[in-house]
Amino acid sequence: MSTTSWYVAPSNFWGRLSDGSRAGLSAQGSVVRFRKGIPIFRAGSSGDHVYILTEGRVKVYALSPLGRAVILWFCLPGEMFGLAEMARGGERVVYAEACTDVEALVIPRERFRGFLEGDISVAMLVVDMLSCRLRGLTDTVLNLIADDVTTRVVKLLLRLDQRYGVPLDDGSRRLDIPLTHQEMADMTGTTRQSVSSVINELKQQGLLTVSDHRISLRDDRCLETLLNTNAQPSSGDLARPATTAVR
Amino acid sequence: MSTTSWYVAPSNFWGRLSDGSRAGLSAQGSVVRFRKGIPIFRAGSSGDHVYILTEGRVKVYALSPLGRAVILWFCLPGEMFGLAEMARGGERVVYAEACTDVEALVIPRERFRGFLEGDISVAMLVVDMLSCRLRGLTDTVLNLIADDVTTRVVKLLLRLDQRYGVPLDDGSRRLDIPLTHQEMADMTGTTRQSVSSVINELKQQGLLTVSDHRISLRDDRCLETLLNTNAQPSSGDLARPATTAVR
DNA sequence: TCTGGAATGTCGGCTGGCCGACAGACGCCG
DNA sequence: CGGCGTCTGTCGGCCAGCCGACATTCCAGA
Repeated sequence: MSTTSWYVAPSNFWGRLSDGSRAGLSAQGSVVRFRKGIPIFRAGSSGDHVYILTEGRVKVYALSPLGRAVILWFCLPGEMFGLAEMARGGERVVYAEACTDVEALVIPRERFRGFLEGDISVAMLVVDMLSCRLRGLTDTVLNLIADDVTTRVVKLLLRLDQRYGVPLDDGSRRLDIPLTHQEMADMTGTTRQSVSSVINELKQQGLLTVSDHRISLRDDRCLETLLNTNAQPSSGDLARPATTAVR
Repeated sequence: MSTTSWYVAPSNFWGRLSDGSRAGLSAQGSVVRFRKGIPIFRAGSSGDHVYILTEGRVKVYALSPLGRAVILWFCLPGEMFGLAEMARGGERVVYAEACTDVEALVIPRERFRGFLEGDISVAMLVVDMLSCRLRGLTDTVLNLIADDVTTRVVKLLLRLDQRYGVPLDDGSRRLDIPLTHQEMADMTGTTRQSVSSVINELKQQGLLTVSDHRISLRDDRCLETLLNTNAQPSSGDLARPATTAVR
């Protein structure tokens, strides 16, 4: 765990920095290790640090008052987390927890901001990162509101494929992250049982296989075809026009 | 509509710029007017401009394949919209539409980025803006997954109050934005009928009144009290611990 | 090899909230 | 003043998906 990970995350913040910027940033904080399963920060704690993950995987999630978990995303090496409170500080609303042994560069919020002010290239990367994340979360919201459970799970699989998918010899793609049905449920706002049944349906249709808590997708784009098969507006309160009513 | 709006939005990007930055930014784009009801951009169009709203109100929303609308937010004077595609460009996923007559500074994405690179103070404001918006969207996601319809509507009212609420003489607060039940439904991922019934319940409990499509809240924090009254975990698949299982 | 905890498969009952339907009410415009 | 389109209130039927309750499988550790 002492050398830099061989794995390069898709939206790789750390890897896109210049050597100088990377060194400068490193000097702003300190490298901290967390054992698998350890909470890195909690909801309610003060959001006065930002984190750059150098090794391992981190789960970022929230807990509702009723104890329901909502997994927002998994942070990969090279990416940052703890950014949402960067502007104003204030209390965290989410938890971050080490899924594996983790190594992260931890920087006080104010020092990070100060550093950005002096290194425009890094600031621009942060802007890009935030803008991408905004876009992604927007998709999530649409997904939650507009889609039924089956669609949500299928879209989750497709998203996971983009992020964790590796091609296998036989043309299928393996999602290289171990997930329980409960976790998938927490990522899609549904229940373990529902995820179970959707996954099994897909399994029976031969669209995926599971081994060692990892899913492999048949790569024929079969899954995508499931998405657009059931689109037809209903017509009770008839379809609203896109324009705002003049009032 | 030719002078700057008297109204200052809560997270006021434009107003927080220095005079110099403001002038510089103005030179990057051009001021465009849109009549009430006119679409400013559509999903599917290329996201190669960003917008700074100087006058009026803009609705940012998406349409699901089934025609269901999802209103993400209303942009107020001084704020920016069209930022989600700033990093990578690509197609918009959302629509923006003028709720009132609108005046906006329209800047090509690349010129905006170029400007940011030369004016760190503006870049920092953009970072702050994005980070706040990220935080807000995160709340929305939690809201959607964890809360039932009544709670979602109540929380919507509280959010609207923060953003549009003005105190009245009698101690109540008026939400200074005209909304139909349909729009509130589209903001909370529910149906017009459900919003109707929730609003009426609240009305009957004396927690709010409506006139001219605008809602007034009794300011006793009565609404907040509704939120924490029903928190008790269920216990089928018993409450999961916050820690990841060791695997 | 045994044992216990976690993960998974599955089923039936229950219900929140969607859907369709329709009846006022409230403007707005000619 | 009359007519039309939009918005609001309300009801009953219906169903996707939640919930509880097992049984089973699959490790990891002793």
